[in-house]
Amino acid sequence: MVRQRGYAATSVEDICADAGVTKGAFFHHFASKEALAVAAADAWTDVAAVRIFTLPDWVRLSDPLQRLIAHVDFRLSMMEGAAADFTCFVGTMVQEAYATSEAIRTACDASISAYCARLAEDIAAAIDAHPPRIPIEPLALAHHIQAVLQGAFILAKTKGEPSAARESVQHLQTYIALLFGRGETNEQDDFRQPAGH
Amino acid sequence: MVRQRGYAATSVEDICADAGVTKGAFFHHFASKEALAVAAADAWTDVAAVRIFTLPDWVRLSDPLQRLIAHVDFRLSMMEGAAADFTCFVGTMVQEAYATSEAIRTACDASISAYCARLAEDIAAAIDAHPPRIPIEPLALAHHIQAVLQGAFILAKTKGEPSAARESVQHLQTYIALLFGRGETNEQDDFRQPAGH
DNA sequence: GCCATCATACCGACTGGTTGGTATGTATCA
DNA sequence: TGATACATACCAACCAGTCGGTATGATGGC
Repeated sequence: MVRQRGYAATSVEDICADAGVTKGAFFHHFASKEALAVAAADAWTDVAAVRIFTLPDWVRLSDPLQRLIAHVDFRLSMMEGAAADFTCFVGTMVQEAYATSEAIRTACDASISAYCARLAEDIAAAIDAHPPRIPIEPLALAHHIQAVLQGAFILAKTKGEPSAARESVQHLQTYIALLFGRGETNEQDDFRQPAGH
Repeated sequence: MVRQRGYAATSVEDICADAGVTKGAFFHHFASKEALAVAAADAWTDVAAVRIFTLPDWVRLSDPLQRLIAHVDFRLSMMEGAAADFTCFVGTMVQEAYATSEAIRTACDASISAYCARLAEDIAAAIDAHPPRIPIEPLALAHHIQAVLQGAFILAKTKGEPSAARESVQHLQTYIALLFGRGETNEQDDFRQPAGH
């Protein structure tokens, strides 16, 4: 429901009605709407970890670069149908709550940070196994992948349809291929380093 | 205010108080809160176009690839301080309203589409002037750039601080450099210029 | 086996406050 | 004189959260 209407627009009563639970029962188990949001973000972290890093077959590929590529392929393959069905609950919620609820922001940060940290492991291993043409910071690339996905979700919501979102992820695929020197055997490495002032 | 608290959490009365206007005056000029949202998205389109495509000095660079690179540098240079000050109003609002208000979704789509179309012009010219190592669809790359920016905004909100967002945009810079085969052609070695206003 | 005690789980009516929007009155100006 | 531009008071709906009360089940003394 949050992925469809947003956090503020989803009332506790809506949630209760959908869950087949009374408001009294709800407030018996959760101190506030905010507490549910935090619990839901935590639960999302666990569910997403299983769905993305445990269940798929490709997570058992031996080559970490193949796993990384399969990971992005997998995320792309999820982008079809209604946006509310494939977008990120945590990313949606944090946009509304980051400035008003530190508890929610922290829970969403934990969720995204856990995802990026896990992804950075494979990236680090991929760098070891297949030295890229330019130096890569694993966590920074994980952040970039996360950003492309979150941004693609916004595109899908905006367009009402996921083709632009998919185009964006396809460019991410191209980037990873270029980084790890697939397709072209180009020897010069005078690429400018990302400049961080 | 929407960039800070979100659309639903921003009341008409809040907006009126901030603008020094009474509620009566507001509803004299706008039929509804939704009508204001649409008008604000339209206004955002115009303001952003001027700020990004007219005012900066680098828009008058002759080489379209230099303009494209300066563009991304410029967007990166804006990512500092509080997230509410540099994030995208339209991208924030559409996430909450895309499923509940077709009028708002359409206005936000028009804003983002106008930005991408304009960016795609420079990309198309850059492709002509500096044939890339792999085929590029101008509008698709524009979508990708837009996605990275929107995703970076989410990262900044989540982390409470924009360094991860900047890392992501720096990867976008690297991608563009790789795409256009920097070093491969006989181009000048540094077409960056200090971004500012 | 039986009852008193108590904690947990839950219900649903209610409350104080907020919200988008309206109805009505008034000042200004062409 | 009439249209425009407001201001003020107000309303019905809604919302998060509370509160008094009930059902259930575990514990323990006798």
